[in-house]
Amino acid sequence: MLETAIRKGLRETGRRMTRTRKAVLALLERTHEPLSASEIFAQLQQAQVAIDLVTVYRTVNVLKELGLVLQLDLFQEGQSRYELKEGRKHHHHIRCQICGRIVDLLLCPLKKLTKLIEERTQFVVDDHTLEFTGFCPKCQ
Amino acid sequence: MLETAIRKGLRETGRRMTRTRKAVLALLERTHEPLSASEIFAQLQQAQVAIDLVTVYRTVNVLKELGLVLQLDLFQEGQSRYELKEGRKHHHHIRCQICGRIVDLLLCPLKKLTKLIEERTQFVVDDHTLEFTGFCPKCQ
DNA sequence: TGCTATTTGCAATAGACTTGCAATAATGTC
DNA sequence: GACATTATTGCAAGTCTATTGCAAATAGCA
Ligand SMILES: [Mn+2]
Ligand SMILES: [Mn+2]
Ligand SMILES: [Zn+2]
Ligand SMILES: [Zn+2]
Repeated sequence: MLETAIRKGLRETGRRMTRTRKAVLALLERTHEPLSASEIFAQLQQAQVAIDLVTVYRTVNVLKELGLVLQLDLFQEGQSRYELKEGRKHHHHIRCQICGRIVDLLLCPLKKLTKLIEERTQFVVDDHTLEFTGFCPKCQ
Repeated sequence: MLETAIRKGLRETGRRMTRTRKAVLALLERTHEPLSASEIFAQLQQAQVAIDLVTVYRTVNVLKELGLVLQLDLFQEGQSRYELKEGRKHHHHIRCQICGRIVDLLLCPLKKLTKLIEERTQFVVDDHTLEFTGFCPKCQ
């Protein structure tokens, strides 16, 4: 269970499990799209959870530091999104330019490309981002 | 020549060729890395070109609308970068996490992947971003 | 239950980018 | 080249996302 995993991470870094951290984690756990800070804030308000937007920002940053959440910056959205890492493997996304829906792409074509790039550029490749935009079935 | 191409685009949209637009274009033309607005501003100041940062923003937006410049948002940089499209073909980038150097990757592995994604998701794919980070030869 | 360090909410601040508006400058015409 | 028209510029102010300072609240533990 996730809450057990996070309790461990929090404990080990001298942090505490709080009402708001539980709420943010639970929301990310039941949501299947990456959420922005303001979306997390709005959703929790609707769920009658009292939380400040500042606390949302601080919470996702802590979860990121613990390696439980990853931050993604989709093309020209102007705000970061966050999704649970727990139990999901490396993947990418496509976002509908009309309605904003974001769908997971459970593939990554970059394992072999990395070697080619390292040869050509003499860089050591550390990470990559790959995001698509387009039109979802409903918005075509 | 680039200035001829842009004069045409400007004319056709009821716009004018100005001292500042010339300066921004010339800078982008002689620079081989994508530049942020504040970098364009700083470089032009050093080159004794009087220009306001607001004008830089407006200028890159106009050039983007004319299809002469493309905007890219590298991972967690917090600001957009702009590079000339003219004469360069579709490509991607790798940025050094230490010194910030950005190198063109003259490849794109996504022509065939697009079809696969469209089949799997029923989206129509329109565009994609792909950026790498790592460590350049000097910073390893 | 009480102690103490961490976390929270509120207000203020930072940084990228945009907008309103009067002054300035580019283009077409005489 | 001078003039009239209209786009563009610079400055100030505003927007939006995200961060920071600090006193009050609360989690973890004895
Ligand atoms: Mn995802
Ligand atoms: Mn490039
Ligand atoms: Zn990948
Ligand atoms: Zn590509």
